[in-house]
Amino acid sequence: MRILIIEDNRDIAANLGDYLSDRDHEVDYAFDGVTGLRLALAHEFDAMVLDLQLPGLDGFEVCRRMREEGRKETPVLMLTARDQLDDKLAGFDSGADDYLVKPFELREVEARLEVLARRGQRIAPRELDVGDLHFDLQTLTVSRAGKQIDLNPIGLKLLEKLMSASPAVVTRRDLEHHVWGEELPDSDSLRVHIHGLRAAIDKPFDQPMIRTRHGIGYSLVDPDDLPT
Amino acid sequence: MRILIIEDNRDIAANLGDYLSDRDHEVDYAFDGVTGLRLALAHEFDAMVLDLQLPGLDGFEVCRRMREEGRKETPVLMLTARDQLDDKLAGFDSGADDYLVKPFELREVEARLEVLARRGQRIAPRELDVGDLHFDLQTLTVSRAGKQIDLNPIGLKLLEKLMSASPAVVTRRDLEHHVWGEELPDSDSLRVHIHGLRAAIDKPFDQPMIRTRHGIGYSLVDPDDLPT
DNA sequence: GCGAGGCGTTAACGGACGCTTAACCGCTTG
DNA sequence: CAAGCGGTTAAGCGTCCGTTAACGCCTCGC
Repeated sequence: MRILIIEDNRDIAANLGDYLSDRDHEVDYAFDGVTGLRLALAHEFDAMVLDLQLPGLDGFEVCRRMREEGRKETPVLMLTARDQLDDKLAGFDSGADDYLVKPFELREVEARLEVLARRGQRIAPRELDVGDLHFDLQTLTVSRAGKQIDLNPIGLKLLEKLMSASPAVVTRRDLEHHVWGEELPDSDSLRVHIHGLRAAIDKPFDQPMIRTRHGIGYSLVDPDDLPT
Repeated sequence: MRILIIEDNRDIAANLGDYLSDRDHEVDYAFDGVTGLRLALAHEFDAMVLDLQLPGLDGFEVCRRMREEGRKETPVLMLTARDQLDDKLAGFDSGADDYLVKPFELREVEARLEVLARRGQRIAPRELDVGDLHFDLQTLTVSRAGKQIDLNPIGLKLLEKLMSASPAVVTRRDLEHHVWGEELPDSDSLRVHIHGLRAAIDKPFDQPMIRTRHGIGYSLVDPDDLPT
């Protein structure tokens, strides 16, 4: 599942986010209301966790405006220390789908998120496109110029990161973290996997898309941009 | 809204029911699990309130059987004195949509029921089709290219998950969770059952539909798509 | 009650695949 | 030009997967 956490307390956000990441969910963060609202509107999530006490824009407002702006499907789980009935009613009134009082159990949060997402029925086919390169995240299928490409799990993860960041540069550390998490391999495997990725994506075609930024990392660019 | 209350404590049932009636909802009652299950299957409700401690059939069982019998869209709010995490997880696992611990506030129950009913519009498909493969969820009948296929209970569950997700990839964990719930078997039975499923669905035919994604999971695809 | 058969689980094994590591060489950079 | 960085390749290893078979449980009919 793809989950957005809007929570200004970074410890709580990290704690919850780490747990959900371990459980194979994809987690995005926002630490204030304005950023959270922007992310919620810009992307499709399977579910959101929303704190009430936020700097700038409080949780009620974030939820209400999000619904007003048309994002009516994404399930919202409000997670807050405020346990008064009026707060709960206000939460549901602003468009929340569930309301959980801190302190909370990580497993309960996950269970509720899964139930919400189950109802959410988001079929939005998530896919990434850069130039003639196409990545379907549902079927984990990659193709370039209509030609199908087979990739390993690690190749898929690398490509996902590079494409979603494109055309920005991604540091080696970010790439490694996205693939292996906290526990990196002893030796520098990344080079080998980038090589494999290039062999699949660039070698069979005329123009390479993966560029090396010496001493920094890699970037994936559409060769038709920046014709220079 | 039309609401079913399954609760053996008549005081609580009456209290909650009266409140909801005053708020212009139509309320039906059951005071034991068997009656509750029968009512839930016989009629369409906008939402249900379900106690866990019931004579005859407990709340988990009522919910689980109701889902098994095809009533997958009616939202269920579990309302119980049991506040342990394991009870909550068991509740969600049996198919509940919300879980509230007694003592409860009447207004919160109503708010949650309204939210659930708002989301309740999910269309539960009565049959699944992928390519020439057909799965009738009512009769639990499977056929491919008009030819009938016999499957075990586990085979049916695997196929249901794969077909409803098709053409997306389903991770091993999701498949296992869909078949066995929280308590997975000690050893990796999934491989054996996938093998059995292939023997029934793929082997007698020309084109295989079940694909292995090494290190990830499985996917079921229509071979006539992506002819590549 | 008893046996037969269907079903699910577990174990074992061979094979395929993917990941890591090391070594070597070319290239960029200061 | 030297040092570090990155590209390339191949070998070794572990893990994942497919397949088969044996075992125990449960149900059902006799």
